[in-house]
Amino acid sequence: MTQIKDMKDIVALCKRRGFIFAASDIYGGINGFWDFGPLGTELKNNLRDRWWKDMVLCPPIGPDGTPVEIVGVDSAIIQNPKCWEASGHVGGFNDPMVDCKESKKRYRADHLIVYLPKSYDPEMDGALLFPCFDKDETPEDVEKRLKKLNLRSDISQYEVISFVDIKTWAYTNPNDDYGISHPKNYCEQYKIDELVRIPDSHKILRDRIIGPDTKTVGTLGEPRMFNMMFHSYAGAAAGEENKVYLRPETCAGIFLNFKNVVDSSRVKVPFGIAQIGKAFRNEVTPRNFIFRSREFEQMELEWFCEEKDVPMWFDFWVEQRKRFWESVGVPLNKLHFLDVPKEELAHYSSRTIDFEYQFPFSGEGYDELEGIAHRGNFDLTQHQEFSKTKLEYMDPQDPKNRYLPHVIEPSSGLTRGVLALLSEAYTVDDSRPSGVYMNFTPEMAPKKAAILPLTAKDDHVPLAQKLYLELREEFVVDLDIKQNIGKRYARQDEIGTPYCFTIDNDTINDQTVTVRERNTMAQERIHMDKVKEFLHEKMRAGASALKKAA
RNA sequence: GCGGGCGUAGUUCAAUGGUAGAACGUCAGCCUUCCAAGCUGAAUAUGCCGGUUCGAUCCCGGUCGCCCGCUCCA
Repeated sequence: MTQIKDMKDIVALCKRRGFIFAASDIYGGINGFWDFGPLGTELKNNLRDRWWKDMVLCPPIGPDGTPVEIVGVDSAIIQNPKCWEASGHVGGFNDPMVDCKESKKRYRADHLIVYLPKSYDPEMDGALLFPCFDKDETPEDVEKRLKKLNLRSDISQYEVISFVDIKTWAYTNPNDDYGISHPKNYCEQYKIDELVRIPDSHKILRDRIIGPDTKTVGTLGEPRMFNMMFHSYAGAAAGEENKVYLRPETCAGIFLNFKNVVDSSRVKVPFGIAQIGKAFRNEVTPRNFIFRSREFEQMELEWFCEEKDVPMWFDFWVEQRKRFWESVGVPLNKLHFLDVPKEELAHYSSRTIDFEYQFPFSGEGYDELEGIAHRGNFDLTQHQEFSKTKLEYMDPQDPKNRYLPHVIEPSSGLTRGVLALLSEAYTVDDSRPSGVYMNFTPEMAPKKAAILPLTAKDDHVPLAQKLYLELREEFVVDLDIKQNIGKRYARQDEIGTPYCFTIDNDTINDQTVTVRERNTMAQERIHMDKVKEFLHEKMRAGASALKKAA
């Protein structure tokens, strides 16, 4: 039977059962932000804790047969703003964009160039027009289009100016011999004395520009800055001098503490530093539930190693990360491993592999869940330069050998991981009363078990309470007394509780309870004293499957 | 941010220029010895702001949010 998983249904279930709510729901929500409810919080914590355990508490066995060395940090969300200049985010995340009313396209304003005729001849040029092109356009294509637009087709007769500089140019060079020639003519034509007197002179110029994909003038709007980074002001006075940024990724905090960790933690290359935390991006279009939100959580490892060992460690981490996702309930056959093509790699990366999952909204495609990148020693180099602090690592065997280690970065989205777990677990089953159940692994399930007295009368309730109090010391469990047993099973199915322990009359006589398994709905009886052990064994199943694969 | 579609209980849907109904869910009670049974009862909705109108959930504008496409992206 083909299961149709609809994102809408998953979102509805998440709200109905308390996994995830729209942030500020009672105020009508706020785009790009989500709140985790009681069950969502448990689920997220389970995934987070498991990652931390696999990375920091019980890191994997390395190629040499001994466990690799990884330590954790938890850095501030706000750091010295210079840090984001070093990382390239202040430059790279602030792109001026411009929209075209006609072609409905959006362009990077700094990628557009405007062609200005070096001299204006009313006979030849007619109305003064400034055709605009993408900077990567070939001269041949430019000339072709100029001809089509009935303009001079000889490129040498034009000056070229960046679209973003038009405002500056119009205001600052009004009397420039070269700069004024066009606007001056334009002004004469419209009986305007001086360009500088017109408050919106740049706008008038802009009104004569022909967008890259149109034939008409004035369809390009004002360029606007897209600040991908959220900012705030540290201190009471709000001014540029104390402007700070909310981190757009967690990894910077690791690099900033590289030296502190090396100096304080007796780690030796190769080693890793791990961090889990919130990051913030002012996404243009938050979409697809919690997949692209403006506040999200990342789990990142920076693995520091010698350059010569990069290929070995890269493969090692790809393998480890595959096992991780498999063991938390995302089968490898649901993942797509994309060796990012050279031309799409970040400038500092020589190799990146994206783990992509087919989310319900992905259609035939896949969307990124985790990325493993070789970042070279770009980050440490940058921070060393910008901070003027030596970050070189000293080889303990050879104190003369100082170097900036290379980095392999397995970076996964915790928020996206939760969405993958939800999507993967959501299982339509018309044969059962709930119509759907959440097939979480026992380890990831927000509730490990429910304790259900078969009836709310007689002696079932006290026995159930006793079992509940015992179990809750070690597991997240529910005690549910009210309503008929079928309703309660159904409710547990919908929240993905793998086991229900039911107390009935036999329990009073022989201290056995029925275990009802979520996926099969099969039942067996076990002794009350064995329940803890039973659950422990099931919880370990994920971890042992991981070991088996190793 | 642009274009298109949409906004009614917790969920899924009805209805109307004269103040809203259902199903399921939730809660309470009865019943009940294993899968949302049955019976009784209860609570809960026209996203928000403004305009037109005697009167707006319905028409108009704005705003917020959701979905699709563009763009962007962990």
